[in-house]
Amino acid sequence: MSKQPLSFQPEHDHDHCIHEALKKARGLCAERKQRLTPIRELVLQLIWKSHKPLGAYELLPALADAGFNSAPPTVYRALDFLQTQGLVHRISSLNAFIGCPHPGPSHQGCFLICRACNSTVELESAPVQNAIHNSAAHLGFIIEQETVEVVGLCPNCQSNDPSPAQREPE
Amino acid sequence: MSKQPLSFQPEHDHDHCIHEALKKARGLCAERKQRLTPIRELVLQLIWKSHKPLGAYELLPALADAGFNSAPPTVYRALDFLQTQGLVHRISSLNAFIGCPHPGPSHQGCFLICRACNSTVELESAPVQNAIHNSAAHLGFIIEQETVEVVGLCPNCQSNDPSPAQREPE
DNA sequence: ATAATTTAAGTTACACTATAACAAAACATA
DNA sequence: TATGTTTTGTTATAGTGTAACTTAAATTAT
Ligand SMILES: [Zn+2]
Ligand SMILES: [Zn+2]
Ligand SMILES: [Zn+2]
Ligand SMILES: [Zn+2]
Repeated sequence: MSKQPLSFQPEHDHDHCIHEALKKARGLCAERKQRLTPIRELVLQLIWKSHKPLGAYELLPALADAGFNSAPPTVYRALDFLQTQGLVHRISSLNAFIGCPHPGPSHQGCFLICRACNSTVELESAPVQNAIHNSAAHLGFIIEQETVEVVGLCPNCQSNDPSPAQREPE
Repeated sequence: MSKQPLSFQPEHDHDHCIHEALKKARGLCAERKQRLTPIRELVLQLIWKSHKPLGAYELLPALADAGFNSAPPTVYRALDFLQTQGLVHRISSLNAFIGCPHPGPSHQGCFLICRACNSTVELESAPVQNAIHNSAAHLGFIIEQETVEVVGLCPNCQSNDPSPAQREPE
């Protein structure tokens, strides 16, 4: 087993993750002449509070606390923007959102989601991509968007809690 | 390009698909001593009306027409049963359900979904499975459930409508 | 600078998806 | 038939997401 990604390292320096994510976001938006407004940046920061997907409605209280409007459209607009810029991904199977650790070139992640602790890794997954592309090409299907979400147990949760079907919130 | 799956053959004998699906379902349920009740069978039949994923609420009117209760729990219960038996899959990215063309041994499909006509193919996808399993194993992640949903253009819709972002209903 | 245009945010209301909880009915077993 | 189990009926509500219109802010043009 190789070195674990940060998502599966409970003790890593997560402030660094947050800092890097915000820095990259500012850089990309500047480069693309897109406006990373205070609301958008706050939502991105909230999403990066952990490596666990967060539901849109979980973000609303923090928006209210920061003095912004906290009706659903506010957060969905921010999330739409962040998704369009590739700064955030939506996890369909959880109706939740997670920060992208390597935004920039447009890409489709392959997500490993721990059902015990919710920690989620976004893999680059070239072999997975290739396998999908080959299968699709074989049928003449033109791919526009891929969703690969794998639920299971991360290395840290296998000893603690091998029993299926529960979830620690956040 | 090889022979297309039935989902991408607009003129295939779909009555045969329906008939086979129901036959397999009856066989499997009998074998497992599970009750394929009238509601459950009707829901399965409705799902098999096409090779396109259907939302749960789209099934309710037909349940009402057939004289059954048509409140949401009715259809969700039937869908839960059918999913548990592996007769139906849920497409997370569409909040919709589709019949499984090869139920039996428990499996996870890889779905190719046409955004123009909604036709959906479930691939066996051994290479995709392998690629995912390898990536996960490399990190010591234990897989319990996989979601692979690919959206794009099927062979039939590439000439007609190559422009992104629309949908023909049902 | 000022006005016109574009973009983003505030606000209200609602649509769509899914489940909780409990009562009634149907089914299986003894 | 009596009993326990599973399924269905029913009502209500939770959770997720968007439409539509207004106001405010930022950008661009005059
Ligand atoms: Zn981190
Ligand atoms: Zn975990
Ligand atoms: Zn068919
Ligand atoms: Zn198509």
